[in-house]
Amino acid sequence: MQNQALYDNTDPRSIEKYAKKLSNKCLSDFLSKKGISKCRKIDVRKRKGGLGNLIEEFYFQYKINPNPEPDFNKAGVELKVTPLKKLKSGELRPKERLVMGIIDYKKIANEKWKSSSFLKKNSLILLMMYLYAKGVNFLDYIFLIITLWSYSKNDLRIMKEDWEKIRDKVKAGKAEELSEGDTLYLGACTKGVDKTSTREQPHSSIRAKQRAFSLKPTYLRLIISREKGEKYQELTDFYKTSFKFEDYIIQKFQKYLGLEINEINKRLKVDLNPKSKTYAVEVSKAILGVHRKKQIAEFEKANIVMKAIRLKKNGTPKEDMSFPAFKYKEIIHQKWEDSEFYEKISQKFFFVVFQYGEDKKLYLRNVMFWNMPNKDLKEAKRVWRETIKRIKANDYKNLPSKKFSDVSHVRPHARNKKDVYETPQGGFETKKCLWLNAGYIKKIVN
DNA sequence: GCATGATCATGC
DNA sequence: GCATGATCATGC
Repeated sequence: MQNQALYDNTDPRSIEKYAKKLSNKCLSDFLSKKGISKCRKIDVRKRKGGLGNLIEEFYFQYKINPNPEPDFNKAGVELKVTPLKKLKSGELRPKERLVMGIIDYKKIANEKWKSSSFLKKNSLILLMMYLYAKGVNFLDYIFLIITLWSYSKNDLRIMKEDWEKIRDKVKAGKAEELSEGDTLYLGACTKGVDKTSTREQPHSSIRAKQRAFSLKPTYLRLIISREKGEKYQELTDFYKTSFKFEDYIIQKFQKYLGLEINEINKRLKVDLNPKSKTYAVEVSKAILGVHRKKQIAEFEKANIVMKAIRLKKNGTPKEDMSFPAFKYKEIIHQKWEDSEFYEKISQKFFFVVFQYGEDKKLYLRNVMFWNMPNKDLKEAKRVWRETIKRIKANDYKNLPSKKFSDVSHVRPHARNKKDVYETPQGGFETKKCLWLNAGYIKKIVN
């Protein structure tokens, strides 16, 4: 079926070698004039995964099959064509999550991880990442990263946990409750022609949203920057235990609950500087055995953000929670789902909660993982919308305050008053951002 | 004690 | 030099 003259379809390395001939090139470099005009007529907007299909058909020259087997069956290699974007800094980032195939609810309910159809299809991936650019024809996208990818043993441990969590929900007849926030590396993202696509599930009469396995952009990001590994530190001790990931983390903090922060520092013998502005975060990392300057690899891949919260005696956080400043000229054109604020607040949080005691010293109170519930995301969206409305109305004195919402508000976030961004009206305003209200955080952590 | 305005510290 | 996370200051 596959073209033997081009590559050996039983050998992953041979397939990869042939694929790499597309490095820094685009598909139209390899097509005949006739082929190009044929492809140009295809409307990719109507054909999701269009470029991937064309790569299969015209570059690897085999017929597409939606089989449960990998694309290059004899070599066990699955082809994935996925976009990158370039940041203003020049850094490359995944543009979107990597979708790995529809979850068959009826099938997965009776599967085991080791023999799962997911593993069978996706153990070895030929990742072909191209640079997306607006207005560029998809035949002219340049491929920048082409690599064979298989998961590390440690990653598979966490993916197994994710996969089982998804399966168990389906088994319990609750496929309609699946959510991407449930899991760490392997997500169950909605998938279909529109958001209303549903399918049957085995142990319930309720039709559930159609979903597919996916890898988060943050996970893919680490594939891209493999060479920068020294920035990250894996929680190596976790893999020697049989804990679930979140349970392991929570359990690590257990024996320090109620202790004063300097006492924790002393017991850990890490000698952290109590005057540092990031002292609480550093101590929290030290509890997990992570160096203060390193990032927790698993948190990065799973897109979990650790926040150290200091509560006052009465249980209210000392501070509201800030997010990156928005640009007045950009926010007014953004969609909620693409906005930076949405991206940040829809992450999974790991709260390490400290509280001041009567003696004014700081004590470790509690830790918790948390995802913002949908109804609060909706409320945050309301604030975000109102912000845009008032920017458009040139009404910078009345951006949404705490009176407007219990969840979120707008406030300055700048180096000083002169630190400004241009407005759509051509003026300048002090940089501002959306904040989560301390009162809202209080409700969550208590 | 809170809301709002203003600014600091750190890392890249 | 700037973005980002974190914190301080003021007035009611």
